[in-house]
Amino acid sequence: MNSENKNLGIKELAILAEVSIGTVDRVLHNRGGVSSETKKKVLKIVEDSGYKKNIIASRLKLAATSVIRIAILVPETKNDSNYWSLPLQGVDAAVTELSVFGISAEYFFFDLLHPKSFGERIDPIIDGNFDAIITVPFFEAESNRLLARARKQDMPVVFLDTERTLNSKGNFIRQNSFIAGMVAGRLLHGLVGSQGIYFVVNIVNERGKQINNYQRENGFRAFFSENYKSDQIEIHVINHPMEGELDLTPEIQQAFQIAQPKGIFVTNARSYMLPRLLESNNIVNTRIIGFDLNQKNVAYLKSGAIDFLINQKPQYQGYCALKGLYKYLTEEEDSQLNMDIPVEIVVKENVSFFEND
Amino acid sequence: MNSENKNLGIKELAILAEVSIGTVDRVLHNRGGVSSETKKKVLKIVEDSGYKKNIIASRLKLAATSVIRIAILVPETKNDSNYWSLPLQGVDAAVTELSVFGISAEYFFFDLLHPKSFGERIDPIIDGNFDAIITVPFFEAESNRLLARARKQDMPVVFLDTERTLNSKGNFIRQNSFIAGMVAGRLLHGLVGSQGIYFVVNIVNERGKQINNYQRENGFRAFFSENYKSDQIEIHVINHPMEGELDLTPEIQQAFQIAQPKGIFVTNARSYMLPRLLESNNIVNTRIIGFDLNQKNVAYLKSGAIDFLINQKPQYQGYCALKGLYKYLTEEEDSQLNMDIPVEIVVKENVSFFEND
DNA sequence: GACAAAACCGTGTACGTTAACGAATGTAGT
DNA sequence: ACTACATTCGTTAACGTACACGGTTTTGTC
Repeated sequence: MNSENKNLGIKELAILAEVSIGTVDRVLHNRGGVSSETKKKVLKIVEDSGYKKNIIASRLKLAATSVIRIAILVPETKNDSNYWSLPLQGVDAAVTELSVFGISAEYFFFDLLHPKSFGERIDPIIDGNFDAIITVPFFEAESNRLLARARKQDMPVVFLDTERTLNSKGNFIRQNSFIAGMVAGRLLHGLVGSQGIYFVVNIVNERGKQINNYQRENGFRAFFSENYKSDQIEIHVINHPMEGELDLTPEIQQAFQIAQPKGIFVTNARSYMLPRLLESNNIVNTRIIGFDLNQKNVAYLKSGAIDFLINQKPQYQGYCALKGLYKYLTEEEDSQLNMDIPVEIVVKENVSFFEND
Repeated sequence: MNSENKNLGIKELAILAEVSIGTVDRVLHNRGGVSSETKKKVLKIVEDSGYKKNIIASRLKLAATSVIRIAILVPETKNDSNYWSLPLQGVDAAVTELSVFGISAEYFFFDLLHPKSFGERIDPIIDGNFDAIITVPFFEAESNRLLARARKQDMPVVFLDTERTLNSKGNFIRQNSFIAGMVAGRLLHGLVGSQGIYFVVNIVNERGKQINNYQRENGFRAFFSENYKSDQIEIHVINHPMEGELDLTPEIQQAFQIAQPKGIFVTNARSYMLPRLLESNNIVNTRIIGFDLNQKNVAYLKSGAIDFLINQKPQYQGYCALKGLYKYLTEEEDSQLNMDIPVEIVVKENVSFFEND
């Protein structure tokens, strides 16, 4: 509590400790070459004075010689409207913002359908001597391998989009899918009521359901069992392949044909497939909630065919990951390496605010 | 398009233009003392090279000698849970984040009920030679006076919370209240339906309705006339004093007593007054939507007595205002002095994400 | 054409941090 | 006592920008 208000620098510290600037610097950076006696003396002054390094000056000096390099490993995208181009946009925005501070990103891609393609990127990244890695934990074994290798080199890893328990602690910046499911439950129940029938629709590729699909469904069910258990709400699950025809069981066919209001929860970004599908099967009186603000979803939201969308803010995830890593690497501050992205509720009237973030 | 990728500095510019660093600097800052010929030559190099000043180095140099000072003029708050302490929290956060860049804030307060108290702060602020002002445009005449005085001194002014047409152009960081009203309309109609009856409740102080109350009500009505005009939806307006008893006209009494679902839209932060009021009048089957995440509102949201809250993100407004001003004052970049704060929809399940922003 | 004043422009220093370099002292081995 | 080497620490030069200072050239005046 001596003089914490005045922002003093290394020079002042040096004077107080009666040593040179170089010695203070060696202590602050643990560069060695300082007797334990002087080290202790300097550390005491550092503590007492509440010294905080001036990152401006620090980055000015460092950016010139050593740029922070971050490896980004994400699913490859065929076109720019693909979901996976969005976190990249956020990363790019952060890189632009911070480039003067000396930071850069390099991109690596893998194939969502082939874990091996992810595994093959691990070596180049680790050998590339990057300062940190941003990726996505889709494949358990491969994610564990990446994490283990990165730990050995002291490279922090930030995982986006999905949380997954791994062998050692990773950092996650993603939306809580269970809560997102609960929110979907509340919104849909508000529209459909306890008399309605509910459908959870998983539109998945050949690798089947992902963690997010499961957790969103669990959250959705949890909402009903916590709030409307006694109402005996009927919930059907439909697993629909991404390509090809919908194979409706007779039971589900029947459920769809009743007159009561029907609530449909699509557990990923493909809710835009529903309106046409419902129409061609003459299914009416339906409400739909889905994820993500892709063009088709937004178009249906605006036309009224989709009622709610939940935004995962993929750009923001990429942006936060890069900024968080920067903060960690320059200030040892890890509080921004783990984030719960808000479950953002989007309707026709407020969609314009979110379309570009 | 020559070499826009390489971030080159004044020294390189000087070499290219075959002048000294000092001359380039004089050109860049319009400090005079340069012949129009060399000025032109330097400017050409500056343009071609896509030079961008290194703010890091710039602020390092400047922060030592001249700190940017910003005046904040907001309603006085009796306690910390008051709404008006929230933008201040955001300003504080931004000041902490940027203090190393050389920025500081000084606070001035006025009384929400007395325009004169606002007017009396104008002189001290203008005479204080601040670099910019952040305030709130509650009083038209006084806001115009402040803006006119500030313009003369080239002080930018950012207004928070409310948009208002003034004699000259000001900067606004606030939520679009009309759209917020439309969103409220959609959410409430989803719960209540076209068979229901709607109430717009303005809980106001002795100065009566504010701009935001009007615009939210207009937006609410617009939602229904755009989407459900033919349904002939019934909308009652209740103007309730902040203190004292609710004076329900017989007509409204009657509307409240019918069995149909009733939707209540509270146009400001005091929706927490409704649940008790409804209960003591034996009014049932109601849905409520209001604004702001104050403690009481959040408690009712969690208990289920309030269905939706709309977040204006007051902290974020303050944060953005300060950061936007910083960017403007250091980089002449005014794109962040005007912002449409997203209309954020909050329910019980996702309220935890927003409670502290 | 001499001289002062004005116009123009290069040099140098500082901001706080970083790290290379080398000076000074100590220790060990012959 | 000499060299060889390790330990500890001070000095100094950057990073890119900002600006004061003072030096050089041009212009104006009689």
